[in-house]
Amino acid sequence: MARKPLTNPRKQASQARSRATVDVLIETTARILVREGFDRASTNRIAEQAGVSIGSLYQYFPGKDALVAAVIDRHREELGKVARSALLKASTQPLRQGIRTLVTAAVEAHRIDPRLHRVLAEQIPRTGRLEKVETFSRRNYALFKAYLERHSDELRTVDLELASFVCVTSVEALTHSAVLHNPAMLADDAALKTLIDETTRLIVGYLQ
Amino acid sequence: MARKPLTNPRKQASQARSRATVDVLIETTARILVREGFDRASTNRIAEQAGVSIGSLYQYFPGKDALVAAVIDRHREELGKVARSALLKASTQPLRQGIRTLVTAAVEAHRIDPRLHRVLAEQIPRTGRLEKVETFSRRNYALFKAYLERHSDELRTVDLELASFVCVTSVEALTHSAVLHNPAMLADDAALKTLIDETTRLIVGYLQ
DNA sequence: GCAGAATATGAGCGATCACTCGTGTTCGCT
DNA sequence: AGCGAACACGAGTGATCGCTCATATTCTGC
Repeated sequence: MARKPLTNPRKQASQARSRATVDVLIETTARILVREGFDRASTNRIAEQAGVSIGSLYQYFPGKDALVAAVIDRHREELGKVARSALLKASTQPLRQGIRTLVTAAVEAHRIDPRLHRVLAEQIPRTGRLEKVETFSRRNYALFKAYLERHSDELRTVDLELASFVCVTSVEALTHSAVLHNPAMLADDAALKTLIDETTRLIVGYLQ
Repeated sequence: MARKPLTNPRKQASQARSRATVDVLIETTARILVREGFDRASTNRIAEQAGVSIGSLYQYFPGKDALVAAVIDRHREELGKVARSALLKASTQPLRQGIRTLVTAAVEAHRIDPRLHRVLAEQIPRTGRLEKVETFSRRNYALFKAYLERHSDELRTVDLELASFVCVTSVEALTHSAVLHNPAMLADDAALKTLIDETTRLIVGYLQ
């Protein structure tokens, strides 16, 4: 009847009531991802556990992928805050100390919601509309490269583009792996300090 | 009727005919994973494309996971060969040269079947019986640690366990990311050499 | 208080999934 | 040649999936 898309591109929430519906759907999706895994996170189950009808779910999200993407975006927003504040702090510090600040922030960021982070990293198929995970890393390269440019007088002569790739990839892998697969490395403050010390040494040694 | 498990734990292939069936199933699974992705790799589709009945598939594999696990194992076997031969070569070389050998091998290993490697890394949910992916990395830590022990006179005083974690995780992440997300880094011999140079510098600088 | 827009509902459809089992075919062995 | 074991077959079952749409309820502006 109406020529407006009946169910397809989905409408945007405008009233307070519908915004609450959207929120509870995203939150429930995150909870199910953590508690039951990606496979069991069907739209029917999400709607049921959210206390929202399946019809309402499809009023705001075109499908499961969109729900998961919303969860990812929300999680990234958190990580982004930590990253931005660390970069701000590091920019006024000498290189060695700045790198340590950034490494510490990387560990912190991975500890925000480790169980969700793990699911996003290990169970979400990076395919279709979910493959933009990579663009997030690109932005990190760019931000770190800008940091290096501002401290280029403290570095050996390097290709900053390449150096950013090496540093960001290594730190991300080390913190990610430590948090998710080697919990012993964060068991106490001493272990945590050792991890940060070693990672900082790796990066500073490479850059200078 | 028979008290032997009728269809459950599945039998092992003994005749040449059935071994061929198993082989074509694994091969087809790998092909579908690469060409259509993990989601579309259903047991029905695998059997159909392999030219094997769905019943035969279930005679040898308890389910989709087992098929995928077999593909992973086969791929790992290939990687393992490269790793072993590189470690053998490196063990008789001085540290800087040995590390370079190992880094080169890491890049080589990632280039064996990059499309399959990508699918295994990005689309396979590491859950259930598929989570043993990590034990593979553990073995790499151990092998590299043994290498470091044999060259400990060339190193600064370090915790070899921790150093192995740092080195293996970094090199793996750098080569993985370069091969899968930054193809420009392997476009020509010069770029490839640069990547290997930088990675080697990172590791050697850290160890000495 | 009322009209129309926004929001919410859920039974149910068609597709696909993993997997079974009764039956037919081929093999190894004597 | 003949027998039992190994192997292969595929229609069919029940569960679950993503998703639709006709209908009901609630909100907003006047």
